[in-house]
Amino acid sequence: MQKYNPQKTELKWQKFWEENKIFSAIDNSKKQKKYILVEFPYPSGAGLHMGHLRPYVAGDVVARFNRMKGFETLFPMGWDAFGLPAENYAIKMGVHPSITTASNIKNAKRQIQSWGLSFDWNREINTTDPEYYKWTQWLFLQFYKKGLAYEATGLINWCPKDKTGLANEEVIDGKCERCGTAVQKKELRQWYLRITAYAEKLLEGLKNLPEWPGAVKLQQANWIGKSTGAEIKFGIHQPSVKRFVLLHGRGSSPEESFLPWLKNKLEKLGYEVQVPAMPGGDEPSDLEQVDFVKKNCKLDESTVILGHSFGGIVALRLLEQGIKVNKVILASTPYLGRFSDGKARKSVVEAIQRGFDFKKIKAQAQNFISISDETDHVVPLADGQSLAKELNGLWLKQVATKSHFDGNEEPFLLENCAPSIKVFTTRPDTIFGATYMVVAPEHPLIQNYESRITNYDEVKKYIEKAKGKAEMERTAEGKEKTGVKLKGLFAINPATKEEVTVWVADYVLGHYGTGAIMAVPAHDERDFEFATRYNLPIKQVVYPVVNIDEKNTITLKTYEDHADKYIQRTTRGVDGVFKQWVDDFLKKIKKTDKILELGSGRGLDSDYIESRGYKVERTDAAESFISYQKGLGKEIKKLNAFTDKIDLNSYDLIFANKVLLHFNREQFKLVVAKINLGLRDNGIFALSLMDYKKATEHFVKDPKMESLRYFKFWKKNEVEEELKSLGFEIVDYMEKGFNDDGFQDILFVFKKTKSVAFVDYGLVINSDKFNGLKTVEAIIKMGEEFGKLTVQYKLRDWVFSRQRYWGEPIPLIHCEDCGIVPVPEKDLPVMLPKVKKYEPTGTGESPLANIKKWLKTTCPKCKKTAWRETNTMPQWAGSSWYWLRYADSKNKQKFADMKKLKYWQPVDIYFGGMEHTTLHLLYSRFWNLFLYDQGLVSSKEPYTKRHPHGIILGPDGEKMSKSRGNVVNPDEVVKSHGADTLRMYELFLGPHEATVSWNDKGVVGVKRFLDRVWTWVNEIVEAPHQKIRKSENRKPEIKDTEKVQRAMHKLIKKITEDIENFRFNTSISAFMEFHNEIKDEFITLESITQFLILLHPFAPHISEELHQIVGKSQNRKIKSLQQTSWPIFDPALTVSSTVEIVFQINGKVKGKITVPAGSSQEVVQAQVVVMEVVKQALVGETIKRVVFVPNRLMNLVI
RNA sequence: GGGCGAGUGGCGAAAUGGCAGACGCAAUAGCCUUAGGAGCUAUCGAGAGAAAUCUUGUGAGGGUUCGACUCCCUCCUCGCCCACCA
Repeated sequence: MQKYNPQKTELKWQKFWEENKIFSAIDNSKKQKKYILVEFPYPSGAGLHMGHLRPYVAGDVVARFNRMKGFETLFPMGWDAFGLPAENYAIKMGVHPSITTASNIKNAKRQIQSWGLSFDWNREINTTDPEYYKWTQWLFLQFYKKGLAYEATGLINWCPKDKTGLANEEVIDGKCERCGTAVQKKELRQWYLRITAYAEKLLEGLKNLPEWPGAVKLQQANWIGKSTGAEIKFGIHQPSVKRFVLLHGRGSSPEESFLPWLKNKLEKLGYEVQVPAMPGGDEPSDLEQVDFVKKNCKLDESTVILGHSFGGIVALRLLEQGIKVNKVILASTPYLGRFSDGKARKSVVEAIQRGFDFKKIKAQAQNFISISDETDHVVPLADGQSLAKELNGLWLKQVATKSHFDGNEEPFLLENCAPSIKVFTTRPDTIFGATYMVVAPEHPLIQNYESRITNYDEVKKYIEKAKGKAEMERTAEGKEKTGVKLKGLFAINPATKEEVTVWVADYVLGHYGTGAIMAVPAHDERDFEFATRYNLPIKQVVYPVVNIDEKNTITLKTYEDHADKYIQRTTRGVDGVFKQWVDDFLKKIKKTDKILELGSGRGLDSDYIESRGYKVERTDAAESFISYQKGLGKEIKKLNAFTDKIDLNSYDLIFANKVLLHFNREQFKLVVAKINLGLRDNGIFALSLMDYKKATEHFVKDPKMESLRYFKFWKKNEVEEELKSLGFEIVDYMEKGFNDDGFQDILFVFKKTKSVAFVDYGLVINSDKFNGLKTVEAIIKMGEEFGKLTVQYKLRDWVFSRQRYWGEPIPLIHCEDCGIVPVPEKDLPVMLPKVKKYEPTGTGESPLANIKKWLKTTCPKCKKTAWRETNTMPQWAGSSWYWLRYADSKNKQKFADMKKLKYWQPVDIYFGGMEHTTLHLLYSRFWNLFLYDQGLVSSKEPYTKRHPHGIILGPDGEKMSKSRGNVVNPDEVVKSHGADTLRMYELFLGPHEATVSWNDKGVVGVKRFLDRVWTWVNEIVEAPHQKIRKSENRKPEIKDTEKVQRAMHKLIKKITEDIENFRFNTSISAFMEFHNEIKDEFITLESITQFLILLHPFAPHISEELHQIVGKSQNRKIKSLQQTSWPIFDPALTVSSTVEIVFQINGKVKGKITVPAGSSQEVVQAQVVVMEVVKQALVGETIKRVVFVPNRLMNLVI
């Protein structure tokens, strides 16, 4: 027998597989396909590590298994080779990244091959290969052409060390994901991919991925962060404007186009609105109309005139005649006398030809706005522009709802009459409580209203400071909210019509929602904190009611279901224990104090307190709160009704009686919150509670008390914590012994330390006609009334440019005349130029900007000199479509052929790390969905099944890192024990998805197992020529023993099912168990072969070698085990012929008997009852019940 | 603060309603050996006992069940992800 030499055999078989092309997948094969994918690595200088090994080995087991199951199996590999390390190395050493990349790839490939992974290297790809990135660029252009790639200047995450912009997803805890440097905000011109356009599709698509782990789907859903609510506009208060005069156009009337709508809107905002029905019909005279308006309308310096079309001419005439107004808005007003549709309009031309005294007109109003419709079929844009110029006013272009601003609703005109701040809220039901507004520092409003904001310098300073803060600082936990009031600026709450102040504060984020909020301090924790700090008004508009939750269901359901079972509490007198602690407690309060008892109508406690000379008021003396008969929701309602009528602030002490502790957590919170909302700041109240621990025992004996199970039994620390969260602090605490009933009474004295916002659902109050609505209903009703219901996503657009060298150049050209022009397909790829210096400029420009020769090009459209885009793509670009390329990696005409895509797509199983959930996995779904919409790929979702893996920690249980010195190098394990041992031990460590730590000592266990298998097989094969063997039984046999047969089928079943369920760790155990069990049995060489087939996916080399040894002994021609087929098990043989049956008495194990498998209950019972232990136990008892589980157990209940 | 997941020997872990600790590591004893970082045999949760055996035991408490590591409720601890998202 030769010694097992893994290093030698492994090299031999790796060579064999390669030479015989064992792993090549055939496109469009007749066989059914399986596409097994593992995330391709970044080939770093350090080589591949354990983190790579884990998914790769798992993928390899599954791939080899599927090949043997007869599937055409695609298991490809490639290199995600763009990225910073190669570039940083280039900066340091001056070596071109492509050189380092190539040598790193060579090394990584050597490693992978040494692990015996069955990748199809014919399909190898490399993202930095121009043949590959040509298509990355081409795909980018598809996004660009559909308007999903756009350029914008914005505040982006900037890593000062890597000197590049980062995507939102690349910022972890305010630090650069790659280098850990604190991320800054920087204003830069960037390319974005409009992933937000796919937010809903990406979210919806998750529903069609039943084979994805719930955690992954949930994380993506949370990242997309859909929330429903309403967009509501808060008008900006215009102190100098009181009324509007709306002048209709030629041939129109106050009842036409947008006028009725606008009138209504403005009146709702509290303005006076006049819409004169001017005479003249289709051929009006401007002068006649001016006279009419003068006579019928009030015009003064607090009036704004909006003139639509011809009405604009009338407006100007009014001013010309000396009428002073606040502001004039002209919408689609003709001026030049020629019309877009070429039609003649006599009266209009006549009026214009009279000319205007613009000098005089300008003096009559402070502001002029001229608004043009970009789609106007009557008045050309030039008219509006010229008017604005003559009037020295503002010219605004907009697409009207209907051409010539003739729509029934023209929001843009409204916005100019009454400018507003748009907010997004999930709680429109609390709008009556919106007592101020906050805009983010980035909000454009601030700049737009520079002239109105009287403390602009202060505001500006605050904004600068906020910008300078790293994201980390700005969002740091426990950080106090700061802000500055925008003095001189007020907004109008559309519900209350009240003026509210407007603030700028960095607790409002510029990039979420509309960048502005309505602040409802009474019902939002953040607003509450801010309002408290700056002394802003707090108005309660939600009433805490017990039985309404988010889903509008009644919390007390279970409770009420069992209400009829509730027992009446027995009357009992004031016991000694109670007396004692009340006496103790009363020493602390004065006889003159006002005391209120909430809760018990029976008044046990208050009776006693009164008897000691105190005056106690009761909630309701006539009716008992502790009547459990009718359900408990009632009591809370009663309690709330009572506390509504009285001023809780006027009491010095409030007892909230025992009844409170019967409620579950939510109800308890609400009751206390209710008290809290009314309590004065330094009030005290006492809460007497019972600990039911002992009481339960008492009740257990009495079946009538069963319903107590539904009570919440409070513990002291629970109450303490609960009250703390509601803003109370324990002042005193008294606990007494158990009373006769087994109850323990506890007295708590709390002091209110702070008020808190009530953020839960309830009933609407203080909100006019909405009062009494459930908040869930009010959200819809009030959202529709004051704004419109909308959806918001947390997901932000993907910053898709990097200011670095080593990435795919963005294939666009900037031309002075033609703007941005895509590089024509025939000119792709845009190759990365050779440079001398890779150093990023640090100014936000890519190093490519310094290469003048490359930069300068000609415009593909007009052939004039133009400049290339200098930004490169992020590392995620290449991996966003790579699995598609594997299907057709050598295609020169297309990124992939549709027929091949149809055959291979989608990926059946995708192995990878959890850390890519919101990065690569989301990005690539986005690309795939987009390409699907373009008809470029065949499958809507790219991956049918995703299987994430846990990380491998070092032997010390810490994350492997060079600095900790706990890195286990897989190559060294290969060197010392061989790849098969490495693979099997890695799988053996624990469940694939669990975090495990590598134990250096444990490896030998697997090595020993493989050694034993080696010896076992060799001894049997060589037995006829060998004298000394481990066991006399070790020789080739004609027939397996029954034990072997059954063990073999059990093993086939176990291994097959384990691979299908990714439970590799228990597979390894099963092999060991099998070997331990049958190593000294008679076994045939056929069975040994079968064992080797099963072992093959896990330990491919040793299994091939032993298979060859067995084959040679039989003079069989050997082939690779990959070409054999996976065995099928006989279910009948997977169980042993005899089984041990455990017998129990009342669930306690008394012993076991051995019976033939499948024995009936009668047979087993007959044997069990005669057992000595059973006989003894049965003396004087009868068997009440027999539980029999075939082949397993018998339980006698006596 | 929110979400998700996990707690089982000295260690990695198995068992997902039916004998808790399979399998492996470490440890202990013995055999073999010039030797052992090789191999083989046996023991190996804790407590009691010479032993058979008994008791107890899966983070804590409670519940459901003939029977609970497993299901339900409450809590504690740890890990991961997100985090001023209106």
